[in-house]
Amino acid sequence: MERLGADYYGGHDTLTIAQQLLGCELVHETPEGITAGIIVETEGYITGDPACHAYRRQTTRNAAMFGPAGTLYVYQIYNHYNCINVVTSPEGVGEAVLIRALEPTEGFDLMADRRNEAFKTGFERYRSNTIDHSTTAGFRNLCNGPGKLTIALGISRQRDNNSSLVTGSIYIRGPVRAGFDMVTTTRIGLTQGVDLPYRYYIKGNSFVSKK
DNA sequence: GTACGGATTGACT
DNA sequence: GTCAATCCGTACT
Repeated sequence: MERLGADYYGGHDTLTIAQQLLGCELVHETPEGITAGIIVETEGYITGDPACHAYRRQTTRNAAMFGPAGTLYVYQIYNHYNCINVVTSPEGVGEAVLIRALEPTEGFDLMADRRNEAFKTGFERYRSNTIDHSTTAGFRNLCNGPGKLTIALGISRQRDNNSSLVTGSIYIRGPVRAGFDMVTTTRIGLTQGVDLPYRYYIKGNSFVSKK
C-alpha cells in the first residue's frame, strides 16, 4: 500500500477525512526500526470550533496547523504527553484530525521498548510500570490512546512537529482495512465544544481508547 | 515577569 | 473516583 499524498489530505473537508483515515495505517520509519498501526479512532477539529487550537489565531504553538494539508501538528499536553494531528486544510487555514488510537501492525517489540523506556525516564512515581506485549492486555495497551501511540511510534514534538506526511519519515498508508462499521460520538477530554459529534472510531475494535 | 492551562495517563484510595 | 506529573506557549501585568 502506498503512502498517501498531499491530494488525499486536501481532497475533502476535515470531518470527512477524519472518517476516511479510519482503516489507514500510520507508519514511522526510524534507524531503530519501523513501527506502524492501523488508525482506529480519530477526532476532527475545524474552523469555528472552540476546541480547535487554531480557533483564535495563528500563534507559535499552533503554527503547524496553518501549514499545507499533510503537515503533522504535534503538541504537548498535561506536562507529559504529545498528541499528533494531521493537517487537512489549505495553507493559512487551521483544521486538523487528531489520531487517538492505533491497532499495532509492525514493530511491536520496539513499541513496547519505547513505552517502557518512557516510564523509566519519566517521573519517579511511574518507574515500576512495565508493559508485557505478549499478553492480550499488554498488546492492547501499546497504542490505545493519543499519548501512548506517540510514545510507541517514537514521535517527538521537537523533531516531528511541522514535518510532512507527504515526504517525511512519518506517513500514512491506506486504506489497509475496510468493511467495518463506524461509530460517531462526541470528543474526549474537552472543556469546549463538548457537544460536537466529531469523534469517529471503528465499531468493536478493542484498541479504541474509550467506548 | 509571572500565572495559568491544555485534545492524557497511571498510581493510589 | 481522585490526584498530579518531562513543558512551554499564551495572556495577562
